[in-house]
Amino acid sequence: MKISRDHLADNRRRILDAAAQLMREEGCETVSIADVTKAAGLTHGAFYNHFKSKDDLIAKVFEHVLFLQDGTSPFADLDLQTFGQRYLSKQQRDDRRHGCMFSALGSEISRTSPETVAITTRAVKAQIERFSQTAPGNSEEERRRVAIARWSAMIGAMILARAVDDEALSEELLAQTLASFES
Amino acid sequence: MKISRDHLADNRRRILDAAAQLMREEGCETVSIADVTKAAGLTHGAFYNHFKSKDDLIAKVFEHVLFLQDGTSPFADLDLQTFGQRYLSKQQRDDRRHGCMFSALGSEISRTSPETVAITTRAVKAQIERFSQTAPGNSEEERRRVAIARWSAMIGAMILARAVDDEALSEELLAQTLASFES
DNA sequence: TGTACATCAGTGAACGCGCGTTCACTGATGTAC
DNA sequence: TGTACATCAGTGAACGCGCGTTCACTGATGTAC
Repeated sequence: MKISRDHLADNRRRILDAAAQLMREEGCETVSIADVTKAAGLTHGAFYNHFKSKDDLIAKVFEHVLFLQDGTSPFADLDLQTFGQRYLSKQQRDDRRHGCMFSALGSEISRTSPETVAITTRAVKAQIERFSQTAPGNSEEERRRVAIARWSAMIGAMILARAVDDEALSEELLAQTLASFES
Repeated sequence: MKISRDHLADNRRRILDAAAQLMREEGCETVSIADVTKAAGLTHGAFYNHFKSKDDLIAKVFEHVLFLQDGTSPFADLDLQTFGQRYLSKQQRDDRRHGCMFSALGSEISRTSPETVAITTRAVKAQIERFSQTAPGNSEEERRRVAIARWSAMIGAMILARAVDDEALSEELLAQTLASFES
C-alpha cells in the first residue's frame, strides 16, 4: 500500500534510529536488516525503498548520528572538560544504545565501506576542531594537542571500561582518566 | 588419518595464530571457521578436534595473544614511554594482523562471551600494573593514574587513526597523542 | 626388531538456519478532470 | 467538491548463499605382543 509522504519520511527516520541503537549495541555487521526493520515497525521488504544496501544503511547511520542528530544531543555544545565529565560516567558506559559511536563501534569503522570512513573522517575533524576551542593551553597548537590526546583517552578508557567484568576496575578506568585531565 | 602428537599441537597453534591474525584484521565475528582452518592449512572439519565452538576459539585466541604469546612479543618488556613510542607509529597502525588486540577488536570485546571478557579483564589488570611500574609520578597512585590515562589514549588514538581516510590527520592523531606524554 | 591391531585427528559431504536481496502483489494516497 | 485512475511504499514469499556444526569414513600413528 502507498503511504503519505509524512509517513515515508517518518519510516526512514525510524529505520535510522533503530539501526543506530541496535548497531551500537550489537555491532554493525551483527545486526540484521530484519532486526532493524522490525524494531522500526516495518517488514524487511520495505528496507530497500529507503536504502541501497546494508552498507548504505551503515553509512547513513554514521551520518545520521554524527551530523544530523547532533543538534538534539545533550553533548552537542559542551566544552572539552564538561564533555569529559559527562562522557567518562557509568551512565554512558551502560547506555551503549545512545552513546558515542567511536567507543561503541570504533574498531569496526576501518572495516566498513569507504563512504562510511569518509563520513567518519569529517566527523573526527569537526570534533577535534570543536574541542580545540575549549581545550586548555597557551597556543593553538597546544590546545589542539590536548584536544586530541584527551578525546583519544576518553574513547580508549570507555572501550576498556566496557571490556572488563570487574566493576571496581571499570570505574577506576573512567575515574582515573578523568582525573588525569585536572593537570 | 591420525597424525603425530607433535603435529597435533602444531596444528592447534597454527589455528590459533591464523585466527588471531584474521580476527584482528576482519573482526571476531566476520571471520569464518573455514577461513581460519584454511589459513592454518586444514579443512573446517578438523576445527572441532581442537575447540568446542567458535566462541571457544575467540576466548582461546584472546588468551593466546594476551598471555601465552606475550613472551615472544617485541612489546613485552618495554617501559610505558618506549611502549608508547613504538605503539603510536604508522607501522603499528598499518599492521592490524600482528598489533594490539584492544585497538583491533576493542569495541567487540564487550559483545563476546563471559569467558573472553574474563580473560580480557585479567590482561587489562596485568597491563596496568606493568605500566604503573614505569609510569612517571611521585606516588604509586599517580603512576597508576598516568598508566591508565596514557594507555587509554594510545588505544583511542590508534582506533581513530585507523578510522580516518586522511593520512595527515591520521598521523597527527598518533603524533599529538605521543607528544602529550612529554609533560 | 617385526607384526598385527586399536586409536583418533583430519577429510569432506551433509544438515538446518539465517542472512541480504528480489519481486509480484496490495491498497491507501495523490492527482487530473 | 466529487470521482476515476495512476502512483508507489509496504508486504511477505522466495532466491541463492555461506555460515556453524555434525558425522561416517580414512589411514597414519602409537602400542601390545
